[in-house]
Amino acid sequence: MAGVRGWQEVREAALARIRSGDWPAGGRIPDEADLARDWGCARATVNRALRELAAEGWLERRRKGGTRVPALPVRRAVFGIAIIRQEVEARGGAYGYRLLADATAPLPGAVAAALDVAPGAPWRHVVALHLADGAPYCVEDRWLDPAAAPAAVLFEAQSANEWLVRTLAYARGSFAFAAVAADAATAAHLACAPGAALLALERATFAADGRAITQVRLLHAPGHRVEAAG
Amino acid sequence: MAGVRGWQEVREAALARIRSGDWPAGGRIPDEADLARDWGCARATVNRALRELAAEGWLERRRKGGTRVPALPVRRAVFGIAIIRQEVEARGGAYGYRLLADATAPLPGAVAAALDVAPGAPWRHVVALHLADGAPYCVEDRWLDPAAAPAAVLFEAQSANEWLVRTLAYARGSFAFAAVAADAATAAHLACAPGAALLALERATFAADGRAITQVRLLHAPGHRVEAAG
DNA sequence: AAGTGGTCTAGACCACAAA
DNA sequence: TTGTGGTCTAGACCACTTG
Repeated sequence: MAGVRGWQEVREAALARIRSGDWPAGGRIPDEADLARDWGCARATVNRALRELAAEGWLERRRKGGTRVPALPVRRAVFGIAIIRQEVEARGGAYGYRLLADATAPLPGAVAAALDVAPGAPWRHVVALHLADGAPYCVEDRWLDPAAAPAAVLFEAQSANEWLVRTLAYARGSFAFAAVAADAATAAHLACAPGAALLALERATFAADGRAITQVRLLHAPGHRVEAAG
Repeated sequence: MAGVRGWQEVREAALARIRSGDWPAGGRIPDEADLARDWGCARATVNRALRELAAEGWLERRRKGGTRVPALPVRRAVFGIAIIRQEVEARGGAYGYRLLADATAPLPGAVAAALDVAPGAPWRHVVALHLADGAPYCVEDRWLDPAAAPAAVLFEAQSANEWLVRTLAYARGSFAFAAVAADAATAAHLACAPGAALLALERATFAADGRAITQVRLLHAPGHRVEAAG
């Protein structure tokens, strides 16, 4: 059982035992020290491999409780969230951008609730269109705390998406996917039929002190898919 | 600059430097050996912390090239993909299940292309409805290689979703999100209007030898959201 | 050619949770 | 109480890639 050379090989060996049923679902596997002896490597190497498998959902680990193969594994899928320009260029398209609206307006109740802010507060509402090879790619519908984005910052040439990532890139946030029907204005911008099914990516961003900075809904053109490594 | 106690504290210290601009975007940061000396810990501890930050998208690392703060970070969002029953129960609902159709039919071209299988091959087509508290939760529209799922396996009481996860849980796969309009049959099952925007989660699963096993499209009831930790 | 991250090792101590 | 994973250390060698 020796001959295992690195943590990635240990990972593969462990995964093979899970898949083969050698380590049955719901059961406990040997502890790290035993596996290290069997595989002829250091315990730290086994630890690294099993830690990775646990992070991927293949194993569950507990101090004193040992390591188990979950009866019903919860796999994890990872999505990369980039700037829209990067996304378009990564798909091989030429990026374009057009500002559609930029005004101060009362914060809608639904957005306020998600951000835990008083509804009706005057926030900055920015709507913009992102294009790939001249065709509509997605509509960015954003609400911004005016305290975080002074009116002097214009989004004519640079999108709010990009300005925010550059300026306060490193903040907490949440993501969600949903499907929404295109309203008349959005349909016009995306050159699709009103009521068309659009993939929406919603994102809320908070400052270190917990106060909301911005909420954005990206409405993608019909047919758009977001893929993940499984 | 000493007094850092573990890799998580090193991680926080490094993140603080990124956020404060002390390590500017696009720039290179000191190498592991220097940081270990500054923070008074072992190089392996610094390595662990920076490796985690790189996995989250905060840093980019290259041998010989050093570690850099990306100019435009690509953040990563992680979604947990569980069994539908678990998903419903996790939301606090009572789970229900109903098989709608189970027949052999020629594999549609679009599915065949995604799976790299000959179109028109006779595959098993299973359609089922999952319910939460008696209300439609999602429609499962699945194509199965008959070699992987013998006709003797019935999906009357147990969903194909659950059977597959239990039986060949540990296979490679891919995920994608999309938005689709409800067709007449789906609308009837989900008790929504035809044409309603539905969030679709598509998943393809492959055996270890690379052959396709199954493709499934989960069409969720209108308003459904899938959230991720950002 | 040489610098930097990637990883392994052997030993140690700690923290948590199960028995 | 005690077993198991979580982590740290110091040193070492390797692999990639840049200059």
